[in-house]
Amino acid sequence: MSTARGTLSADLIVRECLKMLDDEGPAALTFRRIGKHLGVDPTALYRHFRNKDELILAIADSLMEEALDGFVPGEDWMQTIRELLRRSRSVYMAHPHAAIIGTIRVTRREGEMRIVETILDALAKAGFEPAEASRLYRVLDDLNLAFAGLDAGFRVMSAEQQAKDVGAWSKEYALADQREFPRIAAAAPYLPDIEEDPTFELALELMLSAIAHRAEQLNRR
Amino acid sequence: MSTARGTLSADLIVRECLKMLDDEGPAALTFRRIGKHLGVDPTALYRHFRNKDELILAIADSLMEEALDGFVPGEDWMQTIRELLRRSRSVYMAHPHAAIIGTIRVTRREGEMRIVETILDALAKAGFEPAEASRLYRVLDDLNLAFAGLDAGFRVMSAEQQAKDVGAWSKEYALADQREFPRIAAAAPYLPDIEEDPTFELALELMLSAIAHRAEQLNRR
DNA sequence: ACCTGAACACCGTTCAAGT
DNA sequence: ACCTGAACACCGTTCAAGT
Repeated sequence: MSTARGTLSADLIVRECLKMLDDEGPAALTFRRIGKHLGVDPTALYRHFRNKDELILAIADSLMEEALDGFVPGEDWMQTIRELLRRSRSVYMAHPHAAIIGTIRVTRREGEMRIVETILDALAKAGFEPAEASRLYRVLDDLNLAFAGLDAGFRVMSAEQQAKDVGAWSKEYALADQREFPRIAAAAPYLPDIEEDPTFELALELMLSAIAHRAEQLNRR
Repeated sequence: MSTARGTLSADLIVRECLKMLDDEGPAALTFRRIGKHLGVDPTALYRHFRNKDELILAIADSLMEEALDGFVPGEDWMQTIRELLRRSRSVYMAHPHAAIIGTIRVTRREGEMRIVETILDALAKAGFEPAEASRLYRVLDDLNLAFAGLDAGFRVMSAEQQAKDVGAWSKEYALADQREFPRIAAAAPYLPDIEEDPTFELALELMLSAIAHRAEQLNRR
């Protein structure tokens, strides 16, 4: 990748950073390496981002934009929330290194704002007042970001772990002292390394059913 | 803090690192600064931790040990889970910088193992088989770590934000374009900066009620 | 207006040497 | 056995200078 004068832009930088993160992991994300990748002096990046944190926030928000791309909320509020969270999740899982870096951050940029708006709208349609909707939004958004961050971490770690020693992960649980950790020993076969998706789906459905239950009680009054 | 020959230990290092994180934030956690704080050459730390990652994992696990300290699970499985998650949460919130650094990590050390065991045991008492219990454990553990990481992030960020500009946070939501983000505008007064606790409690109760509902169905069969 | 290059004040980690 | 000190290969960021 080489860049002629005037071709550098915030969008281009973010896009290439995402590629670098995917290919080389978080260690690749230094101004010097990004500069080399773009065929540009490292300090040229400062024209587009005040500092590295700003760059990371921009990368994080670009993931949210990607999750929203082409999404049209439907009539069914549960389905809207479910699909939005699934979309976010799959973008994060596709860019686990970026997810780890950006997930915990509140970007307060366009992408995040649009997601907040969409969830709040779905909750309003479920019959919740703004105050209650705000609290439920926080629950859902935290659940979403949270699982993304954790599962991305598991994904990255298990990838590295697997490269070194296949199965080491579950082995460690299996080898847990039977007397000290009897429940872990019994559950060892079911505590697998990479089965994050069913856990997320279960958490999502549990949460949605609890919220739907609350909405019913509310609308009955 | 100065250290004579032979007084350095993994425990002591972890304890002092936690203090440094609390007082000075994550930027303080460099071998050079830790060494200075302990009155010891930075490279002396390598005798106790293979690298910085090992040190971070040890700090993360020490938080879990602290959360478990003195905890005795009772008969009521819901109450056991509730209290364990609240304990973890309050330790994380007391050390938000450490929580941010360590939360996403699976330490696979003593503290973590004991927490896994306790939750699995509570779920077994609720009547779940090991396979189902494992999945529910993952949901609960993720929920716990997840909220801790996020809320610690909010806490740290809002502290810094407040130092700069009190109220900037909620203002930004309030200033959101009414036409583009009508739901956010309506919810602005209810999207406050530091009210993480009610959100966590709500998430916890929603999840526990959904799990209890599942247990009832199961035990009825 | 946009990019460069040198410079500053840092990092983690290794390894031979000291006590 | 435990700690030190120099060295290596990096960092983010600033700022004056170039085109």
